[in-house]
Amino acid sequence: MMKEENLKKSFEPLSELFYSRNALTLAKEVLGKYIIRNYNNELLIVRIVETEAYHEIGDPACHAFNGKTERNSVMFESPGMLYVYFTYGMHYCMNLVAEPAGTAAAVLIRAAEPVCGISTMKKLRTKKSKQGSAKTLFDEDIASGPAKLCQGLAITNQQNGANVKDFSKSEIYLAQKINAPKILISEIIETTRVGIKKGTELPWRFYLKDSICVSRI
DNA sequence: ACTGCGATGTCCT
DNA sequence: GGACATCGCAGTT
Repeated sequence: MMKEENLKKSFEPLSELFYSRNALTLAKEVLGKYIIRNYNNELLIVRIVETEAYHEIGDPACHAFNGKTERNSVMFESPGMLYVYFTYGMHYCMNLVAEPAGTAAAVLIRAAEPVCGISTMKKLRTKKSKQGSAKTLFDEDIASGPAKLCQGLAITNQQNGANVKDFSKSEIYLAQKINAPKILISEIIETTRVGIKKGTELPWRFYLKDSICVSRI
């Protein structure tokens, strides 16, 4: 397991300016960045490989398309906050709030590649219902979808409104690896969003071309 | 490989 | 009361 000391040498936080850009830019820039989750004093780390942008303007699939409600209010707050919502009666999905406060825009994290804490993430993903069915969960399927990602990182509505810019105190934050090679435009696939019924024509989904951890829908 | 569907709670009309 | 930014299982080709 990675020590906190070493972690701080290899990762660095991202500024408010990083998050305050428009959702489409943020959705691309966030590819290759890391989610670091402090879960019961263990660090769970994943590398983001797939995202989607949502915006209150011109996007009927956005939760804030019809204005502010109790559920979506975090989307209107400061960039770099976490918007977590509950859906289909059993799943959570997490978004990074983009753009300046007052504008509702967010980036859904759809898939990520496990980096650290793999056995714990697998337990979080499988400790459900039936024992006995010992179907093997492959590493690439730990977080190959937005609800899988939240389940693997133990993210629920308790993390709604968390500040992912807080590198030291928050139990979840985003970071970039120091000296990591920059993601090239040629490595990013831009395409239409999935799992929605409205706004399906907008090419607001992005993923890393060579990743085996993207959602397969 | 693909297709259909059940689970299940909260939001919003 | 319907919709829902999903997933995993069961059944079929």
